[in-house]
Amino acid sequence: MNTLSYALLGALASRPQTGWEVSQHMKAPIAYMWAAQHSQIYPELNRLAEAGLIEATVIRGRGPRDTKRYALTSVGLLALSVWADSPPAVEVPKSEMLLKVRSLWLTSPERATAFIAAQREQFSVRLATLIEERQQFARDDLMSSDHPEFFAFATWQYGLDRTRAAITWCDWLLSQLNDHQLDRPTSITRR
Amino acid sequence: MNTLSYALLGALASRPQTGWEVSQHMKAPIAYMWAAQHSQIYPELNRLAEAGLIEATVIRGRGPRDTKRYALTSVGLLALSVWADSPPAVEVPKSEMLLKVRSLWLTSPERATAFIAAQREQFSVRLATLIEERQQFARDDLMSSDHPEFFAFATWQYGLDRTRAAITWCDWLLSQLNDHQLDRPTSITRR
DNA sequence: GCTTACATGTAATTGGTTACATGATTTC
DNA sequence: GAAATCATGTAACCAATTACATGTAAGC
Repeated sequence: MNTLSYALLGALASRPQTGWEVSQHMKAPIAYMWAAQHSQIYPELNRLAEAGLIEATVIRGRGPRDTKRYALTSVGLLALSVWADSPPAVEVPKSEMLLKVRSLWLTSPERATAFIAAQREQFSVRLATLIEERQQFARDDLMSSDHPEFFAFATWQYGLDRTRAAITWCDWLLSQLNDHQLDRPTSITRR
Repeated sequence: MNTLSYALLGALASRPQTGWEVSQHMKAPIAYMWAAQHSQIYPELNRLAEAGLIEATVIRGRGPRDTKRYALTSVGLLALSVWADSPPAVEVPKSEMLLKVRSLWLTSPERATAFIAAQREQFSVRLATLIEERQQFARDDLMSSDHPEFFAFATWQYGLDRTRAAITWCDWLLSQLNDHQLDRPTSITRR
């Protein structure tokens, strides 16, 4: 059982879905927690079904093949809930952006500024999409901690917070770069 | 040329290092931008040396084998600077923690609270380590945007901001869970 | 004398991406 | 009639982790 397996179980726990539906969600860049391609998802779903954690009901699909709608079995639900509150492995972040930022001193201040400005733009587009997605969640007063929506909302909130923090960081860095470009030697502002 | 290659070039750009030194930094969980194991690093360094992007000077090491100290060549420096300010690929975040949070409704509110509290503790330990690392950077007034330290400091700041945002999120979620546990139905606080 | 740190490498396996393949139905 | 969407699958390749292997020097 790898992490992808649990990502799939977690997706099917909210409602039964076809492999196609799951793969559409998992390639979307927003509201993400885990990403995967369909070429990874379909074989994995077959393995989970073989292991008895999920069950497929074949429905007549619009595609060339029959469509399989998967649902969690009781075994799968148990496996998911046991996994869910065990402590997660320490995350090993890999950020190509930060890697590039570290080497930005090799280019001109103008190009560095353009780089960060472009990143800021990307983050703000994502912020807008996230704010739109807010409507997916039920009215506040209907949510409580034993409701699936509650924790889905919490993960959405996490994404929002991080995106806002990223934008603030971009603005800070842009102002620092601007100060230096103007040839006014100033000390770095602590926040 | 994969991303790891540029991570290695970026590390060697600040100062020449042995494979061992680079691998020590890249397995550390703090101040990270990219992580890798030594088993991935050593072969990659050999490939970069063969391609002429870095150069090794063999020094007598303390280990059973000779130690190789790698430094960027002018070709390697150019390759790094060209790569550095080209737009990075959109990040595909994978968070086992968020994946687990989404399925926390399957457990009791008490266990969910314990889970988040443990995460908060992890983040605050990381915050403490980050704050200690602040001293690695030169005095503020010595840094400007053409100095390697300046952008290294910026990546450190990014890590700090994200960690603080994570702690704030944990506190918010804990307070939400607490409200619901006390059986006082309240609406979710927007922030 | 035992453990830890230094120091580099290979092999086997798992995880993940990109490309190939197929074909019906719906929309323009 | 052309293009996009639905829908599932395999194959080849690249990236990353875990385990195997070796051996010296320093500190306890």
